[in-house]
Amino acid sequence: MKRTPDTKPPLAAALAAMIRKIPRGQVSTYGAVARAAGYPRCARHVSKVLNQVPGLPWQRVLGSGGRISLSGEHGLEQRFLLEAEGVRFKGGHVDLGSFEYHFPRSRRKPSSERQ
DNA sequence: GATATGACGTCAT
DNA sequence: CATGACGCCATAT
Repeated sequence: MKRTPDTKPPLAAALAAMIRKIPRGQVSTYGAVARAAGYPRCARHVSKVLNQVPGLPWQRVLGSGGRISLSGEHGLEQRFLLEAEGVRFKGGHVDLGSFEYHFPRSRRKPSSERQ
């Protein structure tokens, strides 16, 4: 057969899937999401996905250190939404140590050969 | 194929 | 802590 016209590369789907897993009241970061999805160097693409795919908990994705990357009204909106779901800000950023969501570890191989 | 872009990350100053 | 430079990498033109 000709070839699958990959209209939707796994990248966007994988990132979106990870973003959807972030529970209410918790947050993650662009880099962490990218890594969890299996694309450690694609932090920038996370933002693209947040813009493309509607319905994602976009407000739960922050920059490194728990800082909001959006600027202006958008940034305020993000902070507002997060605080509304229980995420507290401290010194202009979120304390990741307390609110970061840790994605479950991918299992390379079932119990046989761990390493 | 080349260039520009982006809600990034890290390091140096 | 603020700023600047550079690296990264899929998309869009």
